[in-house]
Amino acid sequence: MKNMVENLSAELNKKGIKPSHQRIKILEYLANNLCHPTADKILSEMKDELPTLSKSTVYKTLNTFVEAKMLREITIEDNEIRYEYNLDDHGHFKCEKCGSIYDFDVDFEIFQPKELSGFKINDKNIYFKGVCKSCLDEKN
Amino acid sequence: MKNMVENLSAELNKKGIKPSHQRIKILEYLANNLCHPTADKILSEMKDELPTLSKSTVYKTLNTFVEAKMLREITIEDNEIRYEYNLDDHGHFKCEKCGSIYDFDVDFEIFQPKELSGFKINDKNIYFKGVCKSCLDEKN
DNA sequence: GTTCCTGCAAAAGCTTTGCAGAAGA
DNA sequence: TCTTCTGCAAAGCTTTTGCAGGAAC
Repeated sequence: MKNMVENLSAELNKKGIKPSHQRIKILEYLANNLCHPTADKILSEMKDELPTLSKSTVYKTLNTFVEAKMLREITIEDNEIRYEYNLDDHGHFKCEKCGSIYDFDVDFEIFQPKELSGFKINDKNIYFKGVCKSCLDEKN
Repeated sequence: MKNMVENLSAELNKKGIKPSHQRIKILEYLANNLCHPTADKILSEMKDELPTLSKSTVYKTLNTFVEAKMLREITIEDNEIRYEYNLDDHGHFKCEKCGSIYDFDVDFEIFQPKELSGFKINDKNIYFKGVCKSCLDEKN
């Protein structure tokens, strides 16, 4: 765990971001859990470790990381931004019942839409919505 | 144009939605323009024709249409919902420079992610971000 | 006459901003 | 000491809600 913190610290330094206690803890949380939390979720998850952590620090920290391309913003619903540490190409599935987010592999290379020839593409996103297997099973 | 209104009126009746003046005008606007406006954009576009139209009516109307599956909600940015009349499968490209939305064809059938086997998929979305051709050309 | 719609104003929810004090180098 | 970060409170935005008046059948 010590190594983890040092790695994250080094990663932050490399990007020119001061590795404060809060920043390391938030990044550590995202790197360890590989989940897709909202800012609010992160805040409540860290209350035990960082009791004085504030919502504005969480938002500022997340925005800093996104700008530095260390995190990815996920927009599925308009009323919540989710964040994830996994920068590899992949899609997301959101269960409309339980709210869980699932990752799935996507080969974005197959998309070369003729309508977008000559466009500069910076970011590709794909998300599905529906009901996940465990919610479907539960219903029976 | 008379026919258009009658068609839309009939379409609304079929869905059990009372074809009020405002509803017809808003649906007509979306059907004629095949664009991807926000609620605010719709409001300002219609100010000439419907000077007393209110923001809450626009939102309620759009939500009614989405529930009736006559419109599709597009979530690309977390701080704005866009709406479109085109229900066929397709992807969206948003230009980070000028804000324009472009459609492109997508064959969603090719997506059968193994991670989602046993899931019920209700909705598939794909969007790219970048800089469109006309903004790129302009820069030169 | 009844029902449902519209539009104003207020509320709600998430995110951003301003600023004073604190922490760190 | 100087810079930068944190956290509180307030502000900003989009969207939703409550409700009284109004339109339509």
